[in-house]
Amino acid sequence: MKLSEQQEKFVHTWGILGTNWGINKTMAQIHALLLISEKAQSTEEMMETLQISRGNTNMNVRALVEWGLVSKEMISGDRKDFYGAKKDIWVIARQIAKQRRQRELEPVIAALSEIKKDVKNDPNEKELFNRAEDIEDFALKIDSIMDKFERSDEKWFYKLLLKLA
Amino acid sequence: MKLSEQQEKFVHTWGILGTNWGINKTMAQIHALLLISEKAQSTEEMMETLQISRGNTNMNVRALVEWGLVSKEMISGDRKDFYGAKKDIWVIARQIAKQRRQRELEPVIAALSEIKKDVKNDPNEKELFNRAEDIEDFALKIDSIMDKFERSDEKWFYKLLLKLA
DNA sequence: TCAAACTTTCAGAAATATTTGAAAGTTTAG
DNA sequence: CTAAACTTTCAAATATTTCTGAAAGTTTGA
Repeated sequence: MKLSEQQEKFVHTWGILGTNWGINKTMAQIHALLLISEKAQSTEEMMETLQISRGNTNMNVRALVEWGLVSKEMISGDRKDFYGAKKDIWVIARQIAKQRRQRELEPVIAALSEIKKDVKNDPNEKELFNRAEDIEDFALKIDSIMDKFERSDEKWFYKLLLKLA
Repeated sequence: MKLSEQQEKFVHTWGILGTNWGINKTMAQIHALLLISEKAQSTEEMMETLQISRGNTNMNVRALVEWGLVSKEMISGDRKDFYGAKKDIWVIARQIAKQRRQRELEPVIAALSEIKKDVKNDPNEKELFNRAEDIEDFALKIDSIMDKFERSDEKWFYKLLLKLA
């Protein structure tokens, strides 16, 4: 797929922003490409469009599938695998929230809980205990909010916005 | 400052978690160290405790100060600069939210707004326009929530949690 | 069963990000 | 003013992450 100037810009911008977010550039760009493609794309097409290697394409498409942001689609009469992005922003946001909660938040909670247990009764570790407890409490609250968000729908979110107003 | 085994673990864990979050290891470790230190620390002390170079220490302390997570403190009778972390988790969370909004969310909104403008009337760019619009709308909602959070206090957050329940 | 079509893997190469440490810059006490 | 004490800078070194591409693996249709 030959990209128009604006499409190129979208894909390129997404790559840079992804980098700021700690997501690798290729993964972000493939996602961007699939988001603005009407049809599912084959590895071959993505390699061509983004000028990246087969291995890189494969790895990052797989990561996107693991994150639940992209699905493999079968096109009858073709042996290739095609990939399409989920386009509903609420679905995308919930998937990302779910993955980040699992990968970034829950390990924090687990680590803090263990540290707290170890220093609970040590009077020399008061500061450590307090800090661990504060952060754990906060992390648990965020965890619970994300849990709600993951199970929610768009309406829930709108209601929330109104309540906040 | 010689760290106890548990303190070491906290600092080390924070470094790893920071890395997952796209924050550099040293910055996360210095922050962790200051969080569990009763007293403000000098560059010298931090270098010694964390076994890192002077330049690295200076750069990352400066970054933490920029993020509003650490403050320079003067200790009378000493010419050195001392640094202490803000310890209130709500203050920390609000600072981080503020910085991330500014650095990660607002550039997204700006980029999408510009792309939308460029393709508004181009019938070949329907998919791009729709995607940009959806993402921008969502990003603006998150932006507004973060704005509220930044201005809020702990009670506001508790009320929010209750409303969500 | 076979071979063409396609996907996956992974060691090494390339690109990025982080760290060091010495030199330059700044501040302060005397 | 000057020199010691301290901080900052930044080019080069190191470490980490990402990417390539060829080889190995898998699937499918005839």
